[in-house]
Amino acid sequence: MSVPTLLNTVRSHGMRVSTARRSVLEALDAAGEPLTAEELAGGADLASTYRNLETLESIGLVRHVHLGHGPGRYELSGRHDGWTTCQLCGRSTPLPSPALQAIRRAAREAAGFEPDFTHFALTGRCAECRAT
Amino acid sequence: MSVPTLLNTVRSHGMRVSTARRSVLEALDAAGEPLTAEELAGGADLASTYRNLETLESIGLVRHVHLGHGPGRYELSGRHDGWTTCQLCGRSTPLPSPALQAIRRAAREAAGFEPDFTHFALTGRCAECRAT
DNA sequence: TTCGATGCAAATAGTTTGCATTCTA
DNA sequence: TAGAATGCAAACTATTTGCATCGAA
Repeated sequence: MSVPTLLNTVRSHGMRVSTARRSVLEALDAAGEPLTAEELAGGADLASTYRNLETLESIGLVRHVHLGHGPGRYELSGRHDGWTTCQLCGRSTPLPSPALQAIRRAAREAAGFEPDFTHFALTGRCAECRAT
Repeated sequence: MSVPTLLNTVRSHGMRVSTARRSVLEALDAAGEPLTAEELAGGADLASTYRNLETLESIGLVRHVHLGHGPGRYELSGRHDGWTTCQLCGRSTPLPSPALQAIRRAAREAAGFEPDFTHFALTGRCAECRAT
């Protein structure tokens, strides 16, 4: 979803396109990873930024992720299917779709549980850290 | 591990068995689920309770879990192999060992990742909520 | 009687809320 | 120009830290 399209969605919900709102969406669009409210504020007031993120989340454009300890992070919805965070090296990486399917399937079949790694990351030890 | 054994471990690390310390361990021993620092304080000072939980964690007797949003929760180490939290009904339940093995295996084989659901719960939709 | 543990107060991080002012549509 | 969005200040939740006092060994 391009920024202009995102802005149209904002308008279609009766919300206004303010400078702060636009800049949050542009920053999220440009980012390759989820960013904190502070990183997204970019000069704007933090409280307003949180309010903007909340309303953008309420209309489904944005979602927040918890990658581990520390502040919540925000990304455009649909950008990623899930996240993993290594508790040894601290790195967070998107979960490749095939891996996600396999884990989902196992959780569904073994526990009747449908995992969602878009909101809380899958925590553990990554391949590199397991090897060393 | 019984409470007297836990207290011996405390002593063996050169730490003292204070009333507050004993009562935290007794509360954790009696609990069937992870409790918050506030719930564990039981009249004692919150700051001291956090300090106690931290030192008990540092000698491996206690661990803290994040089941979802909200305060961290504490339990005796080794009590559970992992947790799931349903984002619809909010309930948290221990992950049965066989299910854990299956999910672990899938994550290892599909992503080379070794999950740990003792620190951050596996989040998603539980069997009951998926059905309705 | 010593040094670890406690309580109290204050600081900190992350996030939310109230309210007067500003700006988009 | 109406009402949504903003900035600023203050409140709030979860947790940590400093320091004088207390208590377990």
